[in-house]
Amino acid sequence: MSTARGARARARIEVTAAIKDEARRQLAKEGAAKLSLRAVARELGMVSSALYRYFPSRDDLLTALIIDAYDSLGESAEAAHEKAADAGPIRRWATVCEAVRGWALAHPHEYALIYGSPVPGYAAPDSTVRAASRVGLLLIDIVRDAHRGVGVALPRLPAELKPEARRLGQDLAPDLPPEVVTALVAAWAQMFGLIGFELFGQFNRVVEDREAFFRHAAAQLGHGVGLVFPQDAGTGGTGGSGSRSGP
Amino acid sequence: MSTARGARARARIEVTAAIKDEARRQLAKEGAAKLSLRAVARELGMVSSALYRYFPSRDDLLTALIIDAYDSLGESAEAAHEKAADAGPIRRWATVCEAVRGWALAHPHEYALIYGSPVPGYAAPDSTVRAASRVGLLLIDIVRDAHRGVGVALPRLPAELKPEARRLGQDLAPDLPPEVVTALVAAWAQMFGLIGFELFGQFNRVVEDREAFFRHAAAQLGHGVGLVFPQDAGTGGTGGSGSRSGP
DNA sequence: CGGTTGCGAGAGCACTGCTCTCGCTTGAGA
DNA sequence: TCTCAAGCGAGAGCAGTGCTCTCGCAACCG
Repeated sequence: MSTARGARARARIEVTAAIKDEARRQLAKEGAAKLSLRAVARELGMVSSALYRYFPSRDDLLTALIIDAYDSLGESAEAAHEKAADAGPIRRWATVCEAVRGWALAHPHEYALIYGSPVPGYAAPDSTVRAASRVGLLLIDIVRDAHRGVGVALPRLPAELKPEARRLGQDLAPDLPPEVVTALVAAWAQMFGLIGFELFGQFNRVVEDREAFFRHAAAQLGHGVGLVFPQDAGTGGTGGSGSRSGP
Repeated sequence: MSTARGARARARIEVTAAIKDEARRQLAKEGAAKLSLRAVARELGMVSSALYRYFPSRDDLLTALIIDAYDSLGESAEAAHEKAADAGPIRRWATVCEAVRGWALAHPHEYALIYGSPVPGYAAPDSTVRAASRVGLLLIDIVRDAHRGVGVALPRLPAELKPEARRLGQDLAPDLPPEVVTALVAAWAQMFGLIGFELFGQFNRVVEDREAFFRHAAAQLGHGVGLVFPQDAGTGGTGGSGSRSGP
């Protein structure tokens, strides 16, 4: 149980939290590579060996921070989504995307921890899987609602992808057509590509107005999963009404 | 000059290369975080302090590896592109995307070095900028050809993005319409999102047939920048001819 | 040929993750 | 209520790290 049965158990919870808090502070200040167990212990007024009573290794501390980061991100996204609960799918889609980006900009090192290159030879333990999927599940819900409502229109899948798409559909959203789920997974990964490029400096000297750029790109991603603007509802198009330039 | 004026200069070049080679080997085996100057020196039969004659710090060694990695990736992409030089834009687009993915899978730690989270508080020096842009320039060329040939069709830009799109266009490809350049930059980032998710384990237990999935997603990215399949040429659509599901 | 410069070796500093042992304190069972 | 195992913090210590400094030797330039 998580309710402390005694002062000792309560203290353990508090110290564990204090360690994670201090670690998070150092993470935010210097990044994961410079996170030092000894420095955390020092700051907390304990000796480094005592810290090993709470986390068996540095990697375990990092794993705990990773799970917390996934949860924090998921909570941000869900909170933003709830605020826009009454809006249409496109608006909700954009809201969630922008919430994810906002969280990433506010917690760059934590974002790098979960969506950047994994630390040393780090293999995500199963315990992180559930926390990691919260944003994805949110996006699925939005698209599911759109599917139930105005409907979605997507290009046909190539034959070679059909088995995979069927499997994907069964695993993630059996009630959605395979091409929708496939497009959704792609859009999910692509959104983090946009955020990562912005956060990790790939957009330096390239994109200036990153907020506007992301808003537009996120909306396009929404189109890619079949979400349509209200005025487009029922036309079945995903675009193509814009400029057309010949040779 | 890069031509050695004496035995000393030649030796310096050779030792520098040997250090980078050994560092790359350790990078491939253990990842950037466990790359140790002392271990590199040990393996080369020198003492660690001698290594500082060639690289003033560990970060400088990493920077050299980063530049080399960008160059290696760019070369792979360009080589693949040349092999498909006679094909149409979509085929060439797909070829380049798959070459980038192939290089990433073959050199995961080097990929993580350049497109994963940047090391410590690492800020890419200007020297990396040129090497980093090779893949992007390749993609611009492909889209430029498509633009000169069969033409591209893209959705109109929202007003808020027009200044940024104009700026982007002037910087990257003044001969392309702003909406094309904007879509291209987005597709560029999104492609690396797909690759990163596959490489860093985000697709574990989600996507099984990653090759087919990536092929499809990359083709969709091509559509997103206005590339059309031969049979679609001239119709002006970017999709939307597939399934349509109502409530 | 002499002096400057580049280079390798070694010692050393401050730091890291981690282990082990030693006592003190706590809390649960007899 | 008393006892004794378990939990915990402190300290020392090990192997390893990035990096600095000094010292000689060798190579190169004028």
